[in-house]
Amino acid sequence: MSRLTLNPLPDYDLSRDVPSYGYFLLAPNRWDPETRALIRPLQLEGGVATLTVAQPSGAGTTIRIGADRSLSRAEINQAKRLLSRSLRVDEDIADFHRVDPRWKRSGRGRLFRSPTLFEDVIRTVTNCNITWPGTILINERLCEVINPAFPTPHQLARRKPASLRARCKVGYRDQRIVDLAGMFARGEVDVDRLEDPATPDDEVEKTLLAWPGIGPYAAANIMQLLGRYSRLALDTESVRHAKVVLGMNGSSNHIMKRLAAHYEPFGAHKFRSYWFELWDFYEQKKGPAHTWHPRTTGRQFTRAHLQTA
DNA sequence: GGTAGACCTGGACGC
DNA sequence: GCGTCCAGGTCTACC
Repeated sequence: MSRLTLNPLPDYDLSRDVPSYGYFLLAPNRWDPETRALIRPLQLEGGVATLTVAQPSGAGTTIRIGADRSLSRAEINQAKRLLSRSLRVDEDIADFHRVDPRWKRSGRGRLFRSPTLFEDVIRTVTNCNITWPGTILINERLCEVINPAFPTPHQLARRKPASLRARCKVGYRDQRIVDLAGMFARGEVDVDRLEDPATPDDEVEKTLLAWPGIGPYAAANIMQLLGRYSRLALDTESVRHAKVVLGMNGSSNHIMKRLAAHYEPFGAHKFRSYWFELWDFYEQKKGPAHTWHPRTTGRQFTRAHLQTA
């Protein structure tokens, strides 16, 4: 058993900043509403280790992490690096609150993501043209069948598409997932360039749109996961939000254009302004996100549930 | 440049 | 319990 710590920015609140984006409900992440801890298996140099991440003394205090086995010094550093990315413990959100002060009081501004860009990309593909329970199932199967800590690029690149489809229920996304994994495994993706804030958003977007299975929605979503909030990841859920919360009407295409105009004033932060409106609606319907159980509330984000809740 | 249809699966619904 | 329909984003072919 190893223990490690992370020292986040003073306004960091694990109970608020982890349950902030749907991926916290996807395997192999497991959020425990009772203890308000994130349980997460990680692929480290020496193998898989399951880490329990909590902030026992409350917001702004040290994040304490327990591992289910002894970790080497190198593995401790690796785990800290991966978890820091996932939790966004170093992300300063003051500029977002200046642009959109509505979220200053709650402190919302950070969006939970994955330990690696690769995991975020594959998750995004499993979130396209599918209902939320389907996304949950695919991610569960990927972890059950291939790697309990989420498949690595090499592991997915080696899979036969038909096997991936049959065993992990990915459907027609099989070839796209294998192709994307191959790009990462062969080192064809310049992750540092994509994550470098100096790289222009237009350049990143152009790169992502050239990848298999990545269209406008997926590219915008991957961009927000990269910390680039200048694009809106608009889908059918956005149209529902526009109608129910913003009172817009008309065809989907018309509403999409109106949404783009509506969030334009938030500029480089527009995705967060949109997303926290949406998240606020979910919390009004289902209670605070930190209370959501992965197997009950966490599965209820379907059109039918949101319309009747 | 815009649009229609195929892709695959699980959930909802009707019987 | 079974069959049918629908939701969901990307890609390709076609106009």
